[in-house]
Amino acid sequence: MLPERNTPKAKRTRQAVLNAALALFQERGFEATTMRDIADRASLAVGATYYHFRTKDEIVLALYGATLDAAEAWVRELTRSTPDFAVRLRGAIDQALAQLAPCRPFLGHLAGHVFIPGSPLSPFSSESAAMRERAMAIMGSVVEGSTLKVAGEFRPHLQRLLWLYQMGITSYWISDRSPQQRNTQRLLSLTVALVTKLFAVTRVPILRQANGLILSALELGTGRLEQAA
Amino acid sequence: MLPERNTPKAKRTRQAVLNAALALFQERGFEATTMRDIADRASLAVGATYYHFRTKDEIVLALYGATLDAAEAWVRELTRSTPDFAVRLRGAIDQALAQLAPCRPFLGHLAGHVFIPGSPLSPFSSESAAMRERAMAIMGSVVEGSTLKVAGEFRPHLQRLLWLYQMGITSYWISDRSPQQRNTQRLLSLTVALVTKLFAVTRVPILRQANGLILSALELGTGRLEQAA
DNA sequence: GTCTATATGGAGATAGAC
DNA sequence: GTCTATCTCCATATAGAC
Repeated sequence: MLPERNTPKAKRTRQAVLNAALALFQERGFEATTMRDIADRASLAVGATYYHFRTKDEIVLALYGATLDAAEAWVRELTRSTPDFAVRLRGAIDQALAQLAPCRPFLGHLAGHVFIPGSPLSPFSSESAAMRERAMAIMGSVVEGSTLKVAGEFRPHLQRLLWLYQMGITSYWISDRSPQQRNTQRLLSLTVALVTKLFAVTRVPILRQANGLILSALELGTGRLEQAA
Repeated sequence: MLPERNTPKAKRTRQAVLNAALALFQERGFEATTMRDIADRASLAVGATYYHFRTKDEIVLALYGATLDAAEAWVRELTRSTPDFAVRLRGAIDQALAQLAPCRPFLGHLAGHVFIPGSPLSPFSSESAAMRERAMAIMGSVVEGSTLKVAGEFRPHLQRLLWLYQMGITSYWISDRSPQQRNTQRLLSLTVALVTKLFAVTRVPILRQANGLILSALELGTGRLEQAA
């Protein structure tokens, strides 16, 4: 991120750029929108836009950051209203998708690494790392104080696992062409139940022997995704 | 893909472009290599390169296609030499990684959609669809006639599941900075065993009740990834 | 069918005005 | 600190030579 421009004027300009970009992305898609288009709509020169956002990708990242703000607020409400893990998980994902809905048509045309912050393939590590941390923290809130049943050894990995699950659902949703994305809704119903049961099953004594194997694999994975660009 | 240029001259030129591109990608990375660089090294004008490959991405795809040729041949050998599922699976993935090894340094800098052919986020559907089909077919050969134990209902989904597994391992490998990518080797050892056990467990009577749920989810997923760009 | 020369339009960089 | 004008370099397109 750029060295935070926090003067009132800079804030206004940043916001103008973000508004212009969002409107244009929705009207004509990401690729079809040029930096000149964005600058024009925001009544700026191209250079001014680059003064506030180093790249076009960084504009997308900033827009994504705004949806995280909303998601964090929503999840605070949600966790207050119910301790039921399945309800919380479903609610958090539903809200995230609703939030992204206006962007769905052009999200598919973004390069994968832009959409999946923290993907190991992502070229801009530091910016997206912050986004990923925030997204994973949201999943932490979903778990914390919930009714979730799971073998204790798995607790440290839940955030990451649920975040990965959310990524998977979201990329399914992006290319879901069923009316109202009903297939995604059905997939959510099925898999939220499945995930909940799967976690519960880690406590069954006979199956517990496999936990060690799973944990080793998870631990190998930990840090990797963190450190990786 | 372009309407197959199959004259001897075209074949020679295509190959020259591919050789030049591969060498340059390895020397200085994907982004740092310009189409002019590639054309120069192949002693061609830029336009000639575009005559044979519509885009820079298509060159990468063609290079990837060549590794699939090798993988197909290798797996034919492998399946002849052993029916053991775990050995076959491990062998197929090891070979694929060995094949890709010279490209590892720059693969991380490719946009995600270039690397993962058939990713739902991929913008060029038809070309990558063919690659994905081939990659999945290889996993089909691994399963066919092997010692794998799994509930019959899952058979139609094995190709896709194993392909996804391979994609996951590969993206881990791309950003694995441990010496000789030993972490990937350890992850493979753990997860190949895990996957094999997981499949076997689908036949345990008490757990079989969950299979319906899992299958419904898998079936929802089927077709989606296919159809999706 | 194969290829060269040249053109176009966009992302991002920069010099300096205010 | 904020922004304008202008520049460079690249992917990709195209007209037409051979």
